Amino acid sequence: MPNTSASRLDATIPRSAVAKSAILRSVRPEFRSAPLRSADASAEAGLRHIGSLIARPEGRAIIEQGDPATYVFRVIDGLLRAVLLLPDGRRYVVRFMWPGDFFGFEFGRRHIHTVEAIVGVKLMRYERARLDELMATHPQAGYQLLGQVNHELSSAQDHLLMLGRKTALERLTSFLLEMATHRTDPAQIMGKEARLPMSRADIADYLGLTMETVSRLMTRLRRRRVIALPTTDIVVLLNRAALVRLADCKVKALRP
Amino acid sequence: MPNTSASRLDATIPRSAVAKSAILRSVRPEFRSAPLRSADASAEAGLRHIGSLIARPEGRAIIEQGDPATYVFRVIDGLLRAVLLLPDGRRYVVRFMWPGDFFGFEFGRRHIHTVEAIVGVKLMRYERARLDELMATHPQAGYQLLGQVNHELSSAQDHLLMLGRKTALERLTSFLLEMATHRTDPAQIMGKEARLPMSRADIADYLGLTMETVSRLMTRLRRRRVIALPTTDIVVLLNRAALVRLADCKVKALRP
DNA sequence: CGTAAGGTTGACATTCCTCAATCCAGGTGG
DNA sequence: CCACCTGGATTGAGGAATGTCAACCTTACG
Repeated sequence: MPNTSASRLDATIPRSAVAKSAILRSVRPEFRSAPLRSADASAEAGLRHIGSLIARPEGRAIIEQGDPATYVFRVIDGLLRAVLLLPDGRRYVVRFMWPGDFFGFEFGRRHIHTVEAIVGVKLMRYERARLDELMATHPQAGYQLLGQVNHELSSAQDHLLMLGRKTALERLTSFLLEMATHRTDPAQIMGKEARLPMSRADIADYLGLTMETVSRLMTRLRRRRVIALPTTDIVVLLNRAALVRLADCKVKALRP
Repeated sequence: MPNTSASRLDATIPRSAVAKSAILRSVRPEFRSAPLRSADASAEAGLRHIGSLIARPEGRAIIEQGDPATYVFRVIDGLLRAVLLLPDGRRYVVRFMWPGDFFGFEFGRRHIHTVEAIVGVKLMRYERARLDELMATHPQAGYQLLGQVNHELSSAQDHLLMLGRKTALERLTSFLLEMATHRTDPAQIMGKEARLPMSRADIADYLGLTMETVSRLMTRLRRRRVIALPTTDIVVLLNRAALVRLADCKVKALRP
């Protein structure tokens, strides 16, 4: 789903910093804000100086809820999840972080999510204090960040609509189409298949469903030849039109 | 819906620009970012010059989805809702805007929500272009705005957790406690009662429920003497402790 | 009074969740 | 190489929470 309006040069990291749901965009394409251009050259250079590259293995927590917000991170490689927990253990996955995404920027002094590596990751880590300095010296950088946060906000609001008003099937199909926008195998034509490196539980917690419901719906889609599942973590979109139709709110389709 | 109880506020806008849910805060109090200070004096003065005061009657749309994002607004008096619509008519209320709240700031060129006045409102309207100028000349202003947007983001993410993982009763009790943090009658001790100037349908669309469910739960809470409902739009919190307990995820309490 | 609009209540349907059994792929040790 | 184990994923049966549809009530207002 190419952003015709926005395929502007996106400097170092190929993936848009803020991954947008193709589906949510398709609901009202003309209303989406343009993806961020990366910060201007000098700010970008500045960033490079104040950051350091770190690697973390699968399963490791990068940030814990309540940690002092000392660092801001940018994903170079891998995949992470941001998690909120309720006292009784219910879990909600706020977002997944893909290469190019920033995370850990908190206006307050403490992190509000736990962030865990879903696979082994490489990250750039920036000191928050230095970032503030950078913003003071390069006002552009602050503006870029504002755009980033604003985009994340509208993304979260789309997700609110989804959780508040969409059925399980609509949520899952939206999710699959969103995942298909991420680069998978470079040899593959993007959008033809989706990689799901996260567990079914992660998907469920992201969509406000249970693992079992996700699993059942996957099976249903498979039986109807809308998708194929060569492995549990690869989804081939056999019938994209059907997926789009289902995601775009035709509620009653595709009965068991 | 009677306009009579609509908050009558003084010009200085005492309410925090970003109203936070007491409950959501109570889930993890130490993680919340501090409420925003209002912009520094010069930026504030700058704001005053580039804005104009407007009034709109109950029911009027201030912004329509897809409108060019020419203006940014700040609520002086009254109450509004930001709405997202699905093609088939399902509706979701993203947020309510109370006195002091900003809205309509879009990083993109078009508004992504429809915003409607729930009661008659007074607004300050700022030209987006002028606001950008202001941010250039007063970098502080940009920083303030960043904080504002960031706060809205974490608010939206809390709401995601709620829609994704909380029961209907938990959502409603959270909502009531949130509403009780808003100034109502100045003579009243704040927090003892909540005004609900919005309709049951608005509440339902905000909480991802149906009108009927909201209504039934209200009745249940009333029967259990947790709240009283002298009128449909005034909720007296008879037993705040119980409300907090219910909101904080004791799922099985208070059966019909 | 009478009407209209929002709110409440009830009966019933449906979706999704819960709990539990089973499957399957990948790793491990014999 | 194969049996075994393990953890995630799938499937099934049954139930609870919430939605749907429709009737009824309440209030505001002409």
